[in-house]
Amino acid sequence: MQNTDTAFEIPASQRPAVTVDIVVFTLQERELHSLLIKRSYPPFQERWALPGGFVKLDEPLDQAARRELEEETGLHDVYLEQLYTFGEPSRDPRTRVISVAYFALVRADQQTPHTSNESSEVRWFPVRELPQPLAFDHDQILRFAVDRLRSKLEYTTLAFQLLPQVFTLPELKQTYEQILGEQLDRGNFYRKIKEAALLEPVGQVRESGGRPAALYRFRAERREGDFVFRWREARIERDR
Amino acid sequence: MQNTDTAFEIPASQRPAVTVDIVVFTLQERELHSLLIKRSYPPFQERWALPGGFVKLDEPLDQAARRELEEETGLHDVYLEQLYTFGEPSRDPRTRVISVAYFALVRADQQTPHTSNESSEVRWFPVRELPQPLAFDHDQILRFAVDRLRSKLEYTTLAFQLLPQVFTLPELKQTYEQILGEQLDRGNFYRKIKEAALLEPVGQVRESGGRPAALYRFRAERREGDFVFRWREARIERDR
DNA sequence: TAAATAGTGTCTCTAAGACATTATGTG
DNA sequence: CACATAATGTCTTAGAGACACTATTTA
Repeated sequence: MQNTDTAFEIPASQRPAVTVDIVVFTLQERELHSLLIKRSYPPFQERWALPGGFVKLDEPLDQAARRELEEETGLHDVYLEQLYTFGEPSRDPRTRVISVAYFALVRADQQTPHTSNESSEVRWFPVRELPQPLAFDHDQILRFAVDRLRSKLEYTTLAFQLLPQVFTLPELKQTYEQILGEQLDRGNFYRKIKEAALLEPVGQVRESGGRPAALYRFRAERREGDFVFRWREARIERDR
Repeated sequence: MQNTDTAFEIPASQRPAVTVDIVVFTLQERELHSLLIKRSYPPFQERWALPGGFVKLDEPLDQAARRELEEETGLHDVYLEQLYTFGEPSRDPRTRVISVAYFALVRADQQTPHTSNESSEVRWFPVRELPQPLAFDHDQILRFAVDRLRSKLEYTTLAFQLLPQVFTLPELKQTYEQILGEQLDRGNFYRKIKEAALLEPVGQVRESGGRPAALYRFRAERREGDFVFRWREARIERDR
């Protein structure tokens, strides 16, 4: 319940500010990368931070995330999902700021991010070698996002959002391995993928030094987020 | 990134309000119940709603949830977990309100909720027979919470939070069945529970019309949230 | 001893994991 | 042919599910 009208007499100056922050993932040179922005202004001037910004008064949260992402980096049409809301009173030294964090997935082959006037630099960083510390509590948010991505990879088709339209099975396997940070058995992986009947052969082949790999694309009707493909047993998510 | 200082020139009156809403679950007469409050004031006067209220300026979100829950219903020391943040601009007719939703679990044998001056009535409703529609978008939030509870039940020990300290295997099984809304096989369920070594016998027995059931308690060191007990295969969560 | 509920045992089948084998390209 | 990488096949084993059987109480 929210709330008696008396609660609305709280002066607006007493209201916390609300932002969205977006953790954007992509694959680059077969490694998981995340997009960061170098802050041009204090606080945390010259520190790397997640793209994000203030939610407008009559704007849905996910729309705010998309808008901020496009304004600050030029990226658009990404896969977007709400992650968690961070609200420690001290997370922003200026005033109380509550941040609704999102994570996004993009195919790196498709778009190149650009800088804006709020950021002197925009760059993809390998998740394994992030500049640290980031501004605000963005280290924590990023860790949270990586955990979530890893976890959802095991029972959804999220990985598809990181690959180009057409790809090979070895590439798919490598995507999983990169994100999970562990080696997978080729035979078992292929078997599982084929049993799920997610793929459609694209009658072509791409060379790679040895025997060429067959090309596939994901079946259109299965690209939606609600289809669940459980690719293996283990499933442990650490919340918080 | 949040943000250039210019963003802080946004007048405070342009800031959305931030609330927390809490979906509280309990078991009563072996059925899953949720706690609702009858609103005393407009909007949605006389409608049932989730407990909740405004976040104070220097108060962590989960603390706000605990405070509001105690103020409005008297419940305290509950298991609490953040659920999702709802921010559709139209969800509150008065002004923009962004609500961070939580779900809470309580043992019904322990505490009885009471009314406050903001609510004319506080009541447990069986989740299967909720009064509808609820105030605001609380129907949606509640459905979301039920889905999440169901989903997490299958790979965590959340069910423990709903049971008294000491309980029987049939009671535990019934808890799972109630929440999942499906019948489970006794033999397989017991086997799985025992293999997980979560339980400690309490050398006693409780009659129930037939053969008495043995009493157990959960092992102390495993009550923390981070221990994962995967009690069965299926694991499908619909996000959103 | 019948009814009711609690608790254990067993069989089958699926699927995950480990690993061997075959296939198809290049120099 | 040697080498590299792609793709398939096979064996074992753990565990989920179905279901039968045994145990212990009350009426």
